[in-house]
Amino acid sequence: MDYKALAERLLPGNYPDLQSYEAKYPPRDLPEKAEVTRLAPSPTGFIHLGNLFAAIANERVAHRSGGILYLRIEDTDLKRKVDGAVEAVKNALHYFDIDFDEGAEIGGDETYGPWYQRQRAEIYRAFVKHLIEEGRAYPCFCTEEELTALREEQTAKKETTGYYGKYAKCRDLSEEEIYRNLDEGKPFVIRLRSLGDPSNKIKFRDAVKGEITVTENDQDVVILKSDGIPTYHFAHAIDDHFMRTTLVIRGEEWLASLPIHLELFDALGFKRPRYGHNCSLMKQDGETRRKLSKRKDPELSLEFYRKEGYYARAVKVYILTLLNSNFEEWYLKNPDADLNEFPFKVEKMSKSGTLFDLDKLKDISKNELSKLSAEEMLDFLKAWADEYGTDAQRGYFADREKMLRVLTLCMGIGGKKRRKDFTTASQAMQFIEYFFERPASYEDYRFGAEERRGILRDFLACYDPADDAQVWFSKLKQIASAHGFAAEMKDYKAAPENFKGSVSDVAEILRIATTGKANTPDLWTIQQILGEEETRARVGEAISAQA
RNA sequence: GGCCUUGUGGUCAAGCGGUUAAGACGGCGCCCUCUCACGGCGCAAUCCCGGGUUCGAUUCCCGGCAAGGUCACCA
Repeated sequence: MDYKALAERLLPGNYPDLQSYEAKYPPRDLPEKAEVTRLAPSPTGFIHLGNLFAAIANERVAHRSGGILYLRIEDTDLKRKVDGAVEAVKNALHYFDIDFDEGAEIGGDETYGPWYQRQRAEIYRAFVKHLIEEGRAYPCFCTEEELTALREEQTAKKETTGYYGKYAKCRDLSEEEIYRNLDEGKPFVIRLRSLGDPSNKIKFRDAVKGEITVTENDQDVVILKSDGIPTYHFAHAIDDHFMRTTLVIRGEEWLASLPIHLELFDALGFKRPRYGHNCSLMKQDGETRRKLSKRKDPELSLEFYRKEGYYARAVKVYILTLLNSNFEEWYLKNPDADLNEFPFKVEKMSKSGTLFDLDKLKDISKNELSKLSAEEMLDFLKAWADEYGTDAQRGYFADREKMLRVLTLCMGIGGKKRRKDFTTASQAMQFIEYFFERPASYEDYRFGAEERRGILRDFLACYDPADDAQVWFSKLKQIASAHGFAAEMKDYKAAPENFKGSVSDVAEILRIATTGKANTPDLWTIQQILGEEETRARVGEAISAQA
């Protein structure tokens, strides 16, 4: 068969000499150990936790080694295109401190672009044409129905599904048949003529999994779709070669198509990049666990963390602990270090699927948040409220000084005795709500209404905002005694039957009256911040509210 | 079903021929304490199973089993 003529018929026109591409995209001039890695999302704009996983790994590897991280957009499937997706991706990643050196809409070195695969159609076609000329690729006229029928037949026979060997109908079409189909104007795709044999097992060194066994590919995969656009597999081979990627860190789900990629690189005569397949994030679902799913699990979406008001660094720290098992230990020793100083290693990446542990994330969040200064915390909360908060919550920040006092005095933020009450900005806002709004309701009161009213009246009678904490508390003790409550906790613990309760119960009544909540930071401090007028008003309100 | 990957406490995991089998989260208990939180101390809980190899296997080999992934003109 005259492959040259066939190639010309299939992909007419003059394409640049293949060597010219090598010259156009020369090997990068980088230090010896430098790694070139990439993120290659499809333009759906949806970046999820799994993506972030791979993203952090790729970013760390590139930048720790003095290499390059670039952004390529895999837009070969039109159905996946969403407007504004690239900006969304960049923003989402920037939030986690991941920035690109070059790539789509980055404005870095453009030597290795274009970064949108649709704009690279010529390169792909030039190489497809070459493969046809060599007899390594051929046109396939099978319809979707035929392929479905084939799959069903194979399934029924319990044979491997797919387009291969004797099932590859168009693989050995005669010249005559091909041209007849072409003359009839039948749509076609271009398939790779695979030379592989699945009974051959190849040893392969994966950067994260180590030594693995790969079965040779024998599928005549589609490399060019009927619209003239390559499939992912083919674009991957071309792009990662000419963009001079040295290491591809991607999700484990790609392991299954590794044989295809290996054959493609070989067929094209390209040096293979190194690959590292990272494990996927799992979620417990009843008895079993499964991959986190976009539809079922809101926590997969990065947007979820922004809305809840998770601190970006906390999410990053959590992912780092999953990514490199020795990170946690390192971080314990260097709690204030720049995360980028951690010696990240691909080889240390986890091999097995990890269950997403929200409790762990929460713990990390509390710790990260507790490290902030009051000013930083205020800025963080305000930024969150501006975007996701209620009008009332935004209003809290009108009095910046008061907010700062709330944060420093009550939350201990920036000080030695820091509290760790909340994991997110949204929780924090709810937590400090009572400083800015009067209680809408009171948590479960104990003791009789008459008793409570008496205690609150006594408080009002002796309340003096000039009192320091000691004096204030000693007054509470006096009230306790007067009402048959133990003034000293020791006395109460020794013989609870002698008292109605203790001074802690008196404090609780006053606390609920002031804040609506049974559990808050130091009450004296809270009343100081509220001021005399507001404190009296609230206690008064509580007295009349008690039927 | 074929192929591939993975299997250490509830979770993330260190260890990789001889260990009292680290640590962190969570759980439980105690202390501190006007509540909560913080902090401190402590407890319970693990090497998937069966064969080998070996003086000795969590560690090496083989075989099961289980879980996950994947089998598109989607990436």
